[in-house]
Amino acid sequence: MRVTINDIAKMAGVSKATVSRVLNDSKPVSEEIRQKVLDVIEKTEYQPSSVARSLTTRKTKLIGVLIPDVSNPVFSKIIEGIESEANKHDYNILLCNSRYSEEKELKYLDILKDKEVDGIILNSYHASDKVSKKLKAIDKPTVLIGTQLDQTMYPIVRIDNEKAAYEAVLFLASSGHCKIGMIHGPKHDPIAGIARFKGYCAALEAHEIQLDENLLYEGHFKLMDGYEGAQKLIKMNPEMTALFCANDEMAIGAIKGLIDLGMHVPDDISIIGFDNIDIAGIYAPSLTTISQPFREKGKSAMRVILSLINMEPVSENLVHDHELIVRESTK
Amino acid sequence: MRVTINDIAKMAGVSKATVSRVLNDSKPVSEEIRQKVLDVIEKTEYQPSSVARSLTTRKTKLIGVLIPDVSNPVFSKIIEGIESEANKHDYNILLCNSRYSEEKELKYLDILKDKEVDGIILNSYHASDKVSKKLKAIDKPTVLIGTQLDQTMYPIVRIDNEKAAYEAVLFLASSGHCKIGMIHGPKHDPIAGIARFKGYCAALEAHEIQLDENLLYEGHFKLMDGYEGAQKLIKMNPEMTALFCANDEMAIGAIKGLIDLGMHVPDDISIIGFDNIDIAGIYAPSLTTISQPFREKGKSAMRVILSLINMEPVSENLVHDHELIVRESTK
DNA sequence: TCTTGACAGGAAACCGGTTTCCGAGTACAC
DNA sequence: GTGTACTCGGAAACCGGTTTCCTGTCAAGA
Repeated sequence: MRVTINDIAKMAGVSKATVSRVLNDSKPVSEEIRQKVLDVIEKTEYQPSSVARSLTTRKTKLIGVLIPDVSNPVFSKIIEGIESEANKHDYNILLCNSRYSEEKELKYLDILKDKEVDGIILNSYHASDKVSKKLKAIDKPTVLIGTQLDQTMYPIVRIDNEKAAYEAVLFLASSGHCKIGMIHGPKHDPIAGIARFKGYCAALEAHEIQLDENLLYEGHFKLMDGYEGAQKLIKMNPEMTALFCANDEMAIGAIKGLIDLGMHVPDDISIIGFDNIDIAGIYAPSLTTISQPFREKGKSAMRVILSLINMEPVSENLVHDHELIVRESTK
Repeated sequence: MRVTINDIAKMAGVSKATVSRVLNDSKPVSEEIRQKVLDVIEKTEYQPSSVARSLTTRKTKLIGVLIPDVSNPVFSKIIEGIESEANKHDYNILLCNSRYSEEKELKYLDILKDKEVDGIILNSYHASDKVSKKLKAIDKPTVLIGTQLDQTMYPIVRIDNEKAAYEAVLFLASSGHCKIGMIHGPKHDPIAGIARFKGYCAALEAHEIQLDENLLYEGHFKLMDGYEGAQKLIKMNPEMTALFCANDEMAIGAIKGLIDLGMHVPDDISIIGFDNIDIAGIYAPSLTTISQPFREKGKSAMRVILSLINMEPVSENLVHDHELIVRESTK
């Protein structure tokens, strides 16, 4: 049987209130008794039950982290950041992998309520009304990452996606490209979908390039979307000399797709991605891309959650810096 | 204030025992009363506190997953597998990222004890005595993945690393290579370190090739280890025509390192990796490698944990199949 | 010497569930 | 009509902590 606070109290000849006080330094205890209690605790290797403690304190020291896909490096880096910051402050992570399914998102929100997590970090793929409503009902400190919920008052940790995309496409245009295609994300995604597309449009406009529907392809951020999209676009537009992809995975798919058509990157066509995942730097050719600080975003989100939990004002800067990393895939 | 079982009991005019019975179907309740209780529950959107439940049932429905690095695709795929199986059975994942540090491993084991998880899935990088001892003290259902703990009686989910490495190197030797280098893992790692090296030796022996110390380089599974290792080996052994790397990351580093020296893969040298991570298939050249089913291993581990928790015999097959995937990096 | 206040520590309530134990009511057999 | 068995539901104990409230002791001040 497990050692409980009652056992310790009996063995030390004190009440369990005293044991609790020694454990938490919540009220002064004479040095003599404190030592006796500590001795017994050490001898028995007693470890208080966090479940019991949570019941009275109403705190679980658990942060629910809801993301679409753990095995996507974009999200796993965020998790890593969250974890490192959480760990520093004795919080733990309840991992919720929604697999891009709204149903699972909703189910996990129920679970998070049930588990009484102290806070929620949400990277929702389906930022739907249902999600928003459920989140409100849970009524816990919440931070969003790369997600926009309508009429929301939750802090959002993000980068300026539109500006970043603008810079990427501007770089292509400034290098002399004028037939610039884009493999963009789905329209229902306000961040990686819409915002990056807007940046693309703005950059074209800045260089007085007409937006051409034929140079657009919609993907879902998957490798094969890039592969197929690039092949389709280049067949329809042989004069296309540059391609901006809404994420690195599609960009690498695009490179592979073009190589398989016998083309050369960047000699025949320049490719630029978004996110700067690890592969981007080591792919051959290495990928020019927009780098965003995933780990830092995770840490940042966690710090905001801590502020919210402790009812402190949120001093954290929510908009992180991005950076254009020029590598071999463009010229 | 939160709605509790007491509120429901009062509103429905029954005792809280009855509410509990309706909730859990633990004892028959007349249809009339059941309906009344269910109505109240629905109206109030009552959700029982899992913390309180855990305190009495001694079950938290939490599985502690301790791994060295979430952002490494090898581990995140395992996690994905664990999650999908856990989710099916209403278990949740407490994520523990040890960052390859023994200190953090030990700290997390304390946390897992404190949190009273129902089971532990451990992928330890430092399978030390301390870890082993602490694990024993926690005394919870435990499964190891890709980890060997001395004198342990925990089930180990794994592949036959030695055989897999043997097959990889045999493939090279059978293709006519006789100067085959290896970038292996550290010696303290019984699985990815020792076992894969043994397979290499065995394959050489099968082809009566003398083991040559000069063709060996020790890395820590990082990209740069492969990069530097490959460059060093080829400079020392210009006659080397094939290189086996203990994981894909080092293999890709190796390719990059050799390309940067002006060499061609596979024309000048064949490279073979291990793990078949996503990049392996899309890298240019794509990587010949040993594929192992990470997701399946994760699922498998979770199923074993479930069996252990439910005191059922473990029927799961613990040794998974690997497969040699021949791609462009070898000839 | 008596009062007052500070302080250490114990008893008990409480958190929100589950489960045991028991009693009331009903049905059936004799 | 009485004894018996069975069903349903309530009271209360319990899980292992925290916290409030109270009591006893001792030192300082009047």
